[in-house]
Amino acid sequence: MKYWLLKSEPDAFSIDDLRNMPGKKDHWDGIRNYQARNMMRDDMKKGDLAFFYHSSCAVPGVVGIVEVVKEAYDDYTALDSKEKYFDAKATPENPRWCMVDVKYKKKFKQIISLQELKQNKKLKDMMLLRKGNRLSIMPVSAGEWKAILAMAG
DNA sequence: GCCAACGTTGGC
DNA sequence: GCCAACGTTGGC
Repeated sequence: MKYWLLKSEPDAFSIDDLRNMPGKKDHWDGIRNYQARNMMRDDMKKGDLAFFYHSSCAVPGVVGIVEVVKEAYDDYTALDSKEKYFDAKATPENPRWCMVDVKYKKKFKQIISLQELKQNKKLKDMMLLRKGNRLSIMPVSAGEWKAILAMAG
């Protein structure tokens, strides 16, 4: 079993939005980066857990936990010109992009802010904290997972 | 809104 | 295959 971190802009889709979905689950669509796609397609398995991270907002940080409940399948939003993440180069034969389904597990009482994450020495090698990192899906080591959970109290 | 750091595109 | 130009992400 692996651990992950999934970024989302809360204005577009927050952890509360996920919790309010039927069955508290939804597809994680809109990944349009090959590195992120490959990790999702090749390494993300049913039962894996992921931190839900709020990005591009007043207080960015980890807000809770979700579980992968369906492994990668075609991201049909790439084929729909009305969709925000429409990709003109995607075809039904080669949709290019994929998505997984995730289910809400828990929301932390308080956000673990990026600022706090940066101050934790155990997380100094974390991919999220590396300069210039923009991946919206990234692996989290077991040690990092544990350290962040400990911060959640 | 600014800007650094990437990723992608396309001409050559 | 190089690389300049452009687009995007995301913290601040």
